[in-house]
Amino acid sequence: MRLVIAQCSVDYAGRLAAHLPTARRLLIVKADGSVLVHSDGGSYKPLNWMSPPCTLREEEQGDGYLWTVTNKAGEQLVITIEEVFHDTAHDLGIDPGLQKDGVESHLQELLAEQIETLGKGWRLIRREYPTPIGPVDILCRDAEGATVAVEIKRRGEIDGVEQLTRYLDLLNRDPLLAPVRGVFAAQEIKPQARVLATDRGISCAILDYEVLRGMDDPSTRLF
Amino acid sequence: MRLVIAQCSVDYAGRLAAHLPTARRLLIVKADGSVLVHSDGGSYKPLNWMSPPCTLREEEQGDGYLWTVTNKAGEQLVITIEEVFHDTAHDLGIDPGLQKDGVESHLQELLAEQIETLGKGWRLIRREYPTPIGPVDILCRDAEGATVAVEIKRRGEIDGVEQLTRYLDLLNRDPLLAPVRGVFAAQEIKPQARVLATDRGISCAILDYEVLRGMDDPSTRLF
DNA sequence: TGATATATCTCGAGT
DNA sequence: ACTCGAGGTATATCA
Repeated sequence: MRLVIAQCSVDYAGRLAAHLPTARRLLIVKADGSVLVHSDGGSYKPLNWMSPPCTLREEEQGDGYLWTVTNKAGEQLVITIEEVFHDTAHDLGIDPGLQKDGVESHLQELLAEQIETLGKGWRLIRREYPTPIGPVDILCRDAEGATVAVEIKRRGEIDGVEQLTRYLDLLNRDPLLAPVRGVFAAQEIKPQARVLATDRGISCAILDYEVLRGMDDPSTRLF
Repeated sequence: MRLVIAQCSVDYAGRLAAHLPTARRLLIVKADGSVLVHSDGGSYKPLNWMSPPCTLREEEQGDGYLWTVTNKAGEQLVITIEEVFHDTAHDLGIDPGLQKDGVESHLQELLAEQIETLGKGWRLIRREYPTPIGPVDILCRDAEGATVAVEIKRRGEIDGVEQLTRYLDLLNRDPLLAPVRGVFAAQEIKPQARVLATDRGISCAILDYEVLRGMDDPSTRLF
């Protein structure tokens, strides 16, 4: 990894065109040839960048340098460097990578394993039940044998209710499944989403991730 | 901006939990206190980070250091540093910011100017036709004089079909306009969106930005 | 490889 | 402050 602090201007031409007027910035060149241009603020997103795979061509231009980064699609990032204040290279090796815990897929796995969280005597039909407009998170049967479609979100907003409504419309056309009712399950459900769900006869369930995980086998936990 | 190359492990606890085993990495501390953890590969997204506003507390721990970055919501990024290989600070000043060109609103302007792209004899009523639930991108009449509502997206996904459906429901209550049919126009339409649109009697149109722009470019006109 | 859903999405505009 | 929509979205998963 190479770190350069330089006075530079940047132009990107690819899926769109973008220009950065001259200023002092951090340029990162990673081992795979990718380049990031960072300012001293904003968030984690660089001002401009080129994703790998790509190649960096470096040439002198006047008192400074011209960097041209090109990828396979022909997109170009052109960095005009007027002055270099810092330039170091470091060998980092390969990163072991990130372990995450608490995302939506975990909620879905845990709830599928413990479907009776939603009601006593409920049984799982399957996770990711396929339909032409996308998979239903969980399809199951309640104690009376009626079909239930469950939509799971980390944060329950209005989009999720719309999504579940579409699935219900579709599933209810299948005589083998109909009538199908819906459950909207999330760690947190926004008031607007709850109102819309209730209005459409969809019930809401709040999921407690800690409780679901606590009931799960500790040996399968990430940490 | 401070650049540190260090052997470190990282833990994030906030909206989710994440852990990075020990490895040699780049740590960036920006002027606003935000911290980025980058490896020597991947893409522009850091392995882990804390967005501003946040505060960094630095303390010695054994032979190394313990960094604790905390934001207002109580989320924490904890970096355990075993060994520091590089540590420099640089004054960058304020960045003038990015200028973008060639984005999506052009698509609407171009299609409105060339509404016959959708069908011979079609005439524009107006762009951004106002309704109580937001403006319809384009309202026009086909060769037979029937009203058509057009929703334009760069990437046609299911949300866009939902949006157009809401407009159609509303517009069809207006006796001066009804019956109104819908056209879903995008540079690219996802299969699921196409299925839903077709199911609702909405037709789909693929827009070619280059062709639309080419037709509009005075230099390429015949007269 | 292509399609799809998620994201600690980020970022900006408008209300 | 909040919502809504777009993004050079990126990223992972699954067919």
